[in-house]
Amino acid sequence: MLDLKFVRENPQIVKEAIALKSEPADLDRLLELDRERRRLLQKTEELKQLRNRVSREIGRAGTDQAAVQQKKEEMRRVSTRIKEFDDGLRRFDEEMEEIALRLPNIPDPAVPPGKDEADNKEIRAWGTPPEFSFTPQPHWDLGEALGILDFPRAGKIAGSRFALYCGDGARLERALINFMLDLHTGEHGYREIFPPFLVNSGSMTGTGQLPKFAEDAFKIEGADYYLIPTAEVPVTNLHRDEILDAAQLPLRYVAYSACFRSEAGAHGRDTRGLIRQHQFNKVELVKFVAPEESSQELESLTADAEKVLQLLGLPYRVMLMCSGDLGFAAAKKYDLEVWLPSAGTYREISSCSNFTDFQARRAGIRYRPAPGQKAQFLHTLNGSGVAIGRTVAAILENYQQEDGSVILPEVLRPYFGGRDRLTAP
RNA sequence: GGAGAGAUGGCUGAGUUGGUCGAAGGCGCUCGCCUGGAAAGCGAGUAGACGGGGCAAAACCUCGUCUCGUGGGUUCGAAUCCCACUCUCUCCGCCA
Repeated sequence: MLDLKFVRENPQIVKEAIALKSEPADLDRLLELDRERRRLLQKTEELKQLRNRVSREIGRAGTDQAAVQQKKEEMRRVSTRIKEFDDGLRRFDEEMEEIALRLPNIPDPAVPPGKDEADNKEIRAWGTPPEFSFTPQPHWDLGEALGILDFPRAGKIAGSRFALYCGDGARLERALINFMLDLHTGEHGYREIFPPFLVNSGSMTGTGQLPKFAEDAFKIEGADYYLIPTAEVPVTNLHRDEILDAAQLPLRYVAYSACFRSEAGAHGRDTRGLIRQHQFNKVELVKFVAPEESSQELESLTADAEKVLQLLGLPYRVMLMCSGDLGFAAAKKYDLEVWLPSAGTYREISSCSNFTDFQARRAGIRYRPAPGQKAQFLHTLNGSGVAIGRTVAAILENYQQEDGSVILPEVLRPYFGGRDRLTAP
C-alpha cells in the first residue's frame, strides 16, 4: 500500500507506476473520494467537538434542570447527525481502501522500463551449461527411471500438479532443505523460523496476496484460513503491527515451508515434471531493514541465494526485472534462473525483491530510528533461497550421466551418508 | 467438545455505584543535575492514527477528532452498562 499523503501529493508518480505495471487502478476516483472524505470529516469533527463540550457542561452543572433538559434534547439531535456522518465516512473509507489496496508499489529508479519478460535485463551469469555426449533426459524421465519420482501415483492420490517423491527422491528433497537451512543459518546469519502453513486473511493482505490475487491461493472452506503460497507470508507477518527498535535491525529470517498455489491461469503450462506444482517446498529468506539499507540488503540477499546455486554447482543467471515484470508489491526484483538442459534454457528458481515500505505499511510494521523519535515504516525484502522442487529438477538434469545415474553435488553427500551418486535400484 | 477467568500505553499494573481518564503507580527508555568516569540519587519528559493551521519541508509546533481486544447497542456523555465475535489462561474430556 502507498501512503495516502504521498498519493495525494504525487499523483503523477503513482499514475506512471500504474501505467508501467499495467495495473487497473482508478487513481482519479481515489483522489476525488479523498477530497470529499476530508470535507465530511471536518464537518463531523466539528459536531463531535460540540457534543463533547456540551456533555462536559451537563456533567458539571446540576441545578438548572430545565436548561440541562434542553441541552440533552439538542445533543440528541446532534448525535443522530453524527451517526449519519460517520456512516458516510465509513462508506468513503471502504471504497478508498478498495482502490488503495490495488495501487502497485513505485518502481525503483534503477528498474528498466519494459512490458514483459523480454525486456528484463541480464545482470550476470555464473557457471557454464554442461555439454552432453548424449541426448539429455528431462528430469521427470530421469526421476521415474531412478524410481525416485512417481507422478502417476501422485495423480491418483491428489491430482495433477502434485509430486510423489520416493526413496532417494524423498531423501534428496530433505537433504536440500537441510543444506539450505544450514547454509543460511550457519554462514549467512539468518534466524530459522518454522511458521504455520495456514494463515488468516489479515496476513495475506499484509504481504499483498489479497485482495488482488485471491484466485491464486487455496482457501479453507468455511474458515478464515489460507494455505500459504510462500513462507514470505507468515514470516513477514511475524512483526505485523509492531514497532521495532532500530538496534534490532536488520532482522534476517530463514524459513522452510511447503507452498501451495492454485496456478489459476496456467492451464497447459509446464504440465510435466516438478516445475509448476500445487504444492512445493521452498526455503525462504526474509529481511526487515531500515529504509536507507534496503538497497544494499537486496544485493546481499540475492548473493545469499546465489551462493546456494554456486555450492550446488548449478549454472544460473541473474535477471533484473523490468517495470512490467516487476509484480505488484516489489520496487525492485532480481530473478535467479537456473539452467535446465532438457529445455535448453534458464528457468526461474529464485525471486529476490525489495518491497520498500509497501508491505510494511499494509502490515503496520514500523521501527523507531532513535529513542524518542517518531516510529516509521521499515523496509521488507524477501527471496527464495531457493525453491526445492526446481532445484531437484536442475540437479537431475545437469548432473545426469549416460547410464541414467545422477552424480550428487559434493555439498549434498554428507546428507547421503557419503554416497556420491543416485542410481536405479 | 464442556466449565470458568481474563484482554488497558514499550512492559507491568490500577481504574467496573458511567462525567476534565488517553488513562494513577512501578519498570524501562530519553534529556539534565551530580561524578575524574560509572553506579546510586535527584529533576523533567515519554502511546498511536487521522484531519485543520504554522513551516519550503519528512521532522517539529499547535488546535481538534478517534483509539483502553474487534464490531455493534444504550446514553447528552462509556475503559467503565448490554449484545455478538476474536484471542489468551485454568480445569475436565478427547487427541499426535
